Amino acid sequence: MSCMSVAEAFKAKPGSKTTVKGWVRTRRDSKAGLSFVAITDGSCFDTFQIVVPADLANYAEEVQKLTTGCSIEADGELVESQGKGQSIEMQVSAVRVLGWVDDPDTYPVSAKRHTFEYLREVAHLRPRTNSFSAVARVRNCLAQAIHRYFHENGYCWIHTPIITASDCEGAGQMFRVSTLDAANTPRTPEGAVNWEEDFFGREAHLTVSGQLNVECYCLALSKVYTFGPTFRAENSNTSRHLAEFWMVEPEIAFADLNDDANLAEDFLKHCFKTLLNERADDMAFFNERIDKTVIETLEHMIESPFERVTYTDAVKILEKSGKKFEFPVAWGSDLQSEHERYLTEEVFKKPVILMDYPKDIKAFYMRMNDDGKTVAAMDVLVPKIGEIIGGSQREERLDVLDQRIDAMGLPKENYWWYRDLRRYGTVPHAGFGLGFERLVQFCTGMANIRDVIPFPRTPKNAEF
RNA sequence: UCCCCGAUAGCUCAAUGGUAGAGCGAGCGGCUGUUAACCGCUAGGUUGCAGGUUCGAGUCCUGCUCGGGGAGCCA
Repeated sequence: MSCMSVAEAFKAKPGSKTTVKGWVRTRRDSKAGLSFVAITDGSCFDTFQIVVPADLANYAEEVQKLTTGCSIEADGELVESQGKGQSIEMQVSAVRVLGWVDDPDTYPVSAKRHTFEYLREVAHLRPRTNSFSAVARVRNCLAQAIHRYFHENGYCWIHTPIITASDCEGAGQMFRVSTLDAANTPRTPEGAVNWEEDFFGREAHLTVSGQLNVECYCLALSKVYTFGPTFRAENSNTSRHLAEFWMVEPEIAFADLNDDANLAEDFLKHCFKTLLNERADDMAFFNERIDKTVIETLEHMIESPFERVTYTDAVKILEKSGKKFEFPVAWGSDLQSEHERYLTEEVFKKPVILMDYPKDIKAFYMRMNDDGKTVAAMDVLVPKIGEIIGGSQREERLDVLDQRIDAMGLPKENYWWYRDLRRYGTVPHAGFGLGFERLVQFCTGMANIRDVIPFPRTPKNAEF
């Protein structure tokens, strides 16, 4: 006998004989001589109703003892439903129980409402809930959409390293990678830890960005991107930060900041369109139960051109707004969350691309503008999340790059291979970084970033 | 890391310093082509951990752990 996923069964013709497999969500017995069992296998949002007749040999002993979470497989015929609530269901001829639930009273994800905070403590079982299976499918859909977008537009996916031997970007705290015995580290004559005896013969860390590496491939393959895990050891405790997260970083050669902004806008719109098109069931759930405006918001994003404003103009807008902010606005200091949200949520009511930031608040590799005061950086701001993308045109002129490295007191020798890119056939190029979880957050309306990644890594939490 | 809030039944929450309760979930029974079904009954607790104040602490105080909201940092 054939076998179907729940998603396939919903689309199949009545009369098909098949087998479905999944986990019990609910069971309702009827004295009419049957039980209704709703099962899910994660292939789509909806549960599938199977109708089990009481004359099955294992009805009293097994079927009537099924509780939420039990795994079963059922043979039968797909029929049009006699009840309301579903168009198709299965008339069952045999049920086999694959796995029981030890103690239904303490089953952690019983068929009732649970808080997200609680479900985080049972991260191994939360994918069995409506919300987390929906998040998993949306996350997958967006990841596939991202790869498809770049693939169809001629980009090459570059696998940049997870372990890096030098803190090239200087972006935040890094996790150390070491095989030394922590209780008995080798020492130099001066008493410092002797990293030369470590695995790589030098200090090594988990990557905070694949950007510098991907630039090497950009200046050979022209259109490239990375999409992989990234690590920050910052002690950040917010609903928008993870110690381990996934980042998308495209890099384009022969391109300036405007090309970069165009790419960011087109890319985001493609992701939103794909999601609404391919996961309508899950998005209907998020729109109904998590955030009543998500679908409307995404549709609005797809239709409207993103607003482009220079940092300098944004500061003027904020100063003239008359709005009282907790932190004052001043040219030269970075915009606060409240400023960014005011711009995107109240002034423009759509995504805003802020461009040309003061050089002193941005990284060394960002291209110096002709005014000598600003660099060709951009941030894409969206309502609720704030900054979802950060990018820049990279400094392709070696002399200017060296000046910036010196001015910021960075060790030039560490950047020897990065500087080589400017010595041998340099070209204007640009790129950006997108926090993948923030994209999932924005698209689902989920309030906490810990609920859009299967096993969140945050300070004091790596249980699963 | 800073500020604020919280931790009581499997889960969500009640309980003037004075015998710890409800809803949901679970078990049993009833009813029903049912839909987060419905109705009845039953079980379920060293009140996060360690101290302290008090005749008496879930409640007040101190420390710790963990969780939440906000901020910083950022993606």
